Amino acid sequence: MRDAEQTRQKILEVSADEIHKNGFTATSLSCILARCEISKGALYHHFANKMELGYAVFEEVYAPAFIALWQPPVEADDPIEGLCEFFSAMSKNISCDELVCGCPLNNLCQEMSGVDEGFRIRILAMQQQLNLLIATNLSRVSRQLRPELDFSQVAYFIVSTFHGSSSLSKSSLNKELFDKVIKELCRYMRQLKS
Amino acid sequence: MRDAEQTRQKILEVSADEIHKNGFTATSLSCILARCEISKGALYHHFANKMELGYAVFEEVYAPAFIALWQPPVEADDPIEGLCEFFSAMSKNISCDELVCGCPLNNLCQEMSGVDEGFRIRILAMQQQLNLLIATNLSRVSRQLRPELDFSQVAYFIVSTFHGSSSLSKSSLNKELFDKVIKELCRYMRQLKS
DNA sequence: TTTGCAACCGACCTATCGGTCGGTTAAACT
DNA sequence: AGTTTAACCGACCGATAGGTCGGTTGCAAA
Repeated sequence: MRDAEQTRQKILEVSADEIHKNGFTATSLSCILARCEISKGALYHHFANKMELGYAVFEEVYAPAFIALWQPPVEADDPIEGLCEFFSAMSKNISCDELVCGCPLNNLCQEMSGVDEGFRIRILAMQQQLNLLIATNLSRVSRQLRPELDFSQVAYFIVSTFHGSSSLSKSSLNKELFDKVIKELCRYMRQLKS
Repeated sequence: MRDAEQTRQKILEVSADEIHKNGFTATSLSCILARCEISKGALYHHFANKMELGYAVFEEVYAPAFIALWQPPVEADDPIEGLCEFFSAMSKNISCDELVCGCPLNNLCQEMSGVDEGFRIRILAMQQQLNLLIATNLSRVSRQLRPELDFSQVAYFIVSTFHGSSSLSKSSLNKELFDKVIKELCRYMRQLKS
């Protein structure tokens, strides 16, 4: 019955969900404890404080999930089409409830970058890793693309637009505006081909 | 010495600044009171509660400033060039400290849309007003633009990208990534011309 | 069987939050 | 001058937050 690692994973999983829904600051430890059915002592046995719990959630839950999400479309034979299908599928399949929660990376970037240096550094590293992933795979098929393109610039642009559209959806409570931006994003990306 | 309207304006001004820097929830009334050099009684004489203060800040400070900021470039003879110059000037002139604070509208959208319906409605109305402003002025010069464009879609796309790049800057603490996205955004916008 | 320690418990602490309310002050009106 | 009331004061309140710590429990090694 007493499995330390299992307890730790449960805490991470529940915390990730709560932070995704409420943000880091608004997520209360007592709520996490209730959902995990553990005591405060158990949580503080595994994590030094709330901030360290947040870092662990970022590194062990959000970061791997984020890469696992973006890597397949970007590493497809045609990364442009891969991303278009990726975004379109998201727009089609995601529920409104999920959409309104936004992207965990973007949420934390907005909320925590200016407040805590530890979060800021981790978020920035993730942004750069994603940028490199996209830019590298664009340059892989550079023969098919317009000659004047700056791939890193294009990569940051794509991710910015996606995050901006996630943000936009939070106020509209429906997919309509998200769909519009995604459609235009796909049009933009296909135009990158000469 | 006793000027109710002046007190009210001072509260709004200081609150707008604090909310811009810290977000709505993280902004404490005691901090506002200290900066205004007033008592808690004074604040609650002018505003029913913190939420009503937030609404007033949005309606009386953020919304007018937002329109005053976007209207001139969009209503220029050439709205595409107007927006390009608008973004480029912002990228050139804004300080890192300001940049890191982000756009008040986008900040509140992220933080409050899912938490409070009153905020959500006001934010959505602002987004739609801005969208209409941009889309209308694009259609004004539609002769110069590609025929297949959906102006509302393009408008939401532009604003999403701008907000996404503001978010991105929060983690990088410098203008570099913001500059990159803005450059690509200008390239995109000029491509709207056939 | 005993011992040691990781794992876990939960009462308690301090700080801070938004909000209340009885009282005071200043200025305008009669 | 007296009265009324908007404007303002600040001590106080309950709720909740993150965090602490002495104690208990269960399992594994000696």
